[in-house]
Amino acid sequence: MKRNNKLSLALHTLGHMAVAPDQALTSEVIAAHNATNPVVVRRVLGLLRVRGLVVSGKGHAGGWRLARPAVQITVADVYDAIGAPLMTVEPLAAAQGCAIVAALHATVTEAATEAEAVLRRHFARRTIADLAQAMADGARGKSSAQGKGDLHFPPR
Amino acid sequence: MKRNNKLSLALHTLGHMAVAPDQALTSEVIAAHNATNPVVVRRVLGLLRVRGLVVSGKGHAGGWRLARPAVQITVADVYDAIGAPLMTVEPLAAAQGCAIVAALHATVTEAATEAEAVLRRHFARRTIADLAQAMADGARGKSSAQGKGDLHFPPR
DNA sequence: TTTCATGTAACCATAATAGTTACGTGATTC
DNA sequence: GAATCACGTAACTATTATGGTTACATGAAA
Repeated sequence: MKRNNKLSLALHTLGHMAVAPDQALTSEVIAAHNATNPVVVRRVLGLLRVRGLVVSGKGHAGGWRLARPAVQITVADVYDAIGAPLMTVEPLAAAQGCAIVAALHATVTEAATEAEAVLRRHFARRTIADLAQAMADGARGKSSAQGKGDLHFPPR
Repeated sequence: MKRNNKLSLALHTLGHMAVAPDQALTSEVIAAHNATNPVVVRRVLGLLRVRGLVVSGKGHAGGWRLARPAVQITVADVYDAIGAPLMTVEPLAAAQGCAIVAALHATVTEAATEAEAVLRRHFARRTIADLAQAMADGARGKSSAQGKGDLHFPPR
């Protein structure tokens, strides 16, 4: 996972968990499936754990699994847990007293705020179960799965 | 300008140009006003020039100025010229044949596409003249300008 | 012809992100 | 209860995107 996103790793993994909710997945397996490192997986899933989306267990039957039914976990939940809003404008503190900068900031903030809202609204309507469903559908039909290992959000 | 955005530099500068359209601004002056380097200014404004938003001149009376009236330049024009869309999801090429990744990608792309559209719609409604107007307004009233030198879009 | 300002290439600095190594802790199995 | 397994976390390294800097060529005006 080079220059990619925690969000895609998280959603991808939760999607797989939803397919087989009873089976715990180890960081190592997940990492291999995502061409990344177990520690990175733990870091990302750790963010989901504190939000109560997944649970982890140590020892022999250890690993990660969903904390509740996939239907009850929305993409927005995951998005929020990751905590890396795609669309926020944070003004830096140091004032400069330039009215243009203020106007500029107002305009951009307003636009970004609404765009972010639209994004979250979409995400709130999708659950992890929907992703798993797509997997089932794909397995049946011709499977238009030409996806790749990661999604890529623009460099910030 | 550390860890900031070309967009804010561009909009800020065009805003000032709109206030005094007949006066050419040199890269050096602009850079000083933005706590950055003249070369950086040229790089950014160069993007606007190829889109016909500004013109530049060499020599003694040289510098940068708007290529057309500020009312005819929207924030969206600038946003497009900068070419760093805030909201795009580009799938990496390497397929992995995982249906979940495909579903994931579809969901995120759909959401991001609409959010981006909302963003551009906002930007298309604002012109550089509006920013300059804010400056005029600010000069009169108490000027709620507490802005700062730059805006900051999230790290990508 | 001198000076000023852009145009551009090339390189350096910084910071954000991911990848790695290492080791501690608790749970399970033998 | 000893061995093993898997997470939890700290600390460090690697990579990469972005800006900053230097240097110099080009062209326009005084």
